[in-house]
Amino acid sequence: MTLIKKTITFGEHLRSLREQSNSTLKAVSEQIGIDTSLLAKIERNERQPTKTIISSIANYFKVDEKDLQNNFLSDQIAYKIIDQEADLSILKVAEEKVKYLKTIHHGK
Amino acid sequence: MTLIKKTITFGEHLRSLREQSNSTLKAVSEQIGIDTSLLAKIERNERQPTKTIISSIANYFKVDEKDLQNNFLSDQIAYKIIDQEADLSILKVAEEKVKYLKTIHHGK
DNA sequence: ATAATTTGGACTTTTTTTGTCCATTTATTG
DNA sequence: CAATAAATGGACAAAAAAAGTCCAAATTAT
Repeated sequence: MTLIKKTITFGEHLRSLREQSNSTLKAVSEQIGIDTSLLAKIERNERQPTKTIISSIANYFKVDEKDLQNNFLSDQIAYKIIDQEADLSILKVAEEKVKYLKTIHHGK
Repeated sequence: MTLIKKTITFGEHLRSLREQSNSTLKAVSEQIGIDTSLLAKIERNERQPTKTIISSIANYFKVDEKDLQNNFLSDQIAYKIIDQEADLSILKVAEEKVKYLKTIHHGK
């Protein structure tokens, strides 16, 4: 039985991946081609990774890229709700809008 | 029985408010203190209103400000999901994250 | 047909965010 | 413990993104 650490935010997840692979920030950031400090900040959710950074990370750790992109996206949504102090019910509304926009989508 | 127009996106809602009040873009934008063209773009969802613009709008049309802010927020979320081509299931994930972040929230 | 209203695009300005550098702190290990 | 490695944090510069303006063209209403 392996020890599974609960990793909720994108940064936490990323750090967990790195720790599981026993790599240092320096090692990973060099491979990925970004500054060590930047990677550290991403792990602490102080900077948002670009799409290409997420892609490189997925590559490096051999995890599914789309999953990682989605993980990050849900982070962004969560943070937005929190700092707007909005009710969770707006997620339902957002869902309706997505459906609506997907059907209409073209002109009025 | 009053005619209710379905107004899904923030811009559509805004336009509907304005039409119901029989005001022109010029009239409203002047009151609110922004360029006519900018207001037009906001109604067409080509520009994102700032918090203060939303506030002014709510004021002008005498609608609940928080509601309007939330309406806009759900728009943003919807658009994000659409352009990332993400599955709606990530909304559930986002919800979990909000809950998680709200409980933890302070340090590790 | 004229006037009023709205749209659209090109452009500038402002704001936001990323990313870097480097000094300090914290953890590791020989 | 001392020395080395790793991680953090802040200040700043660079880049990217978004807002907002101006004005001409198109559309709609009178």
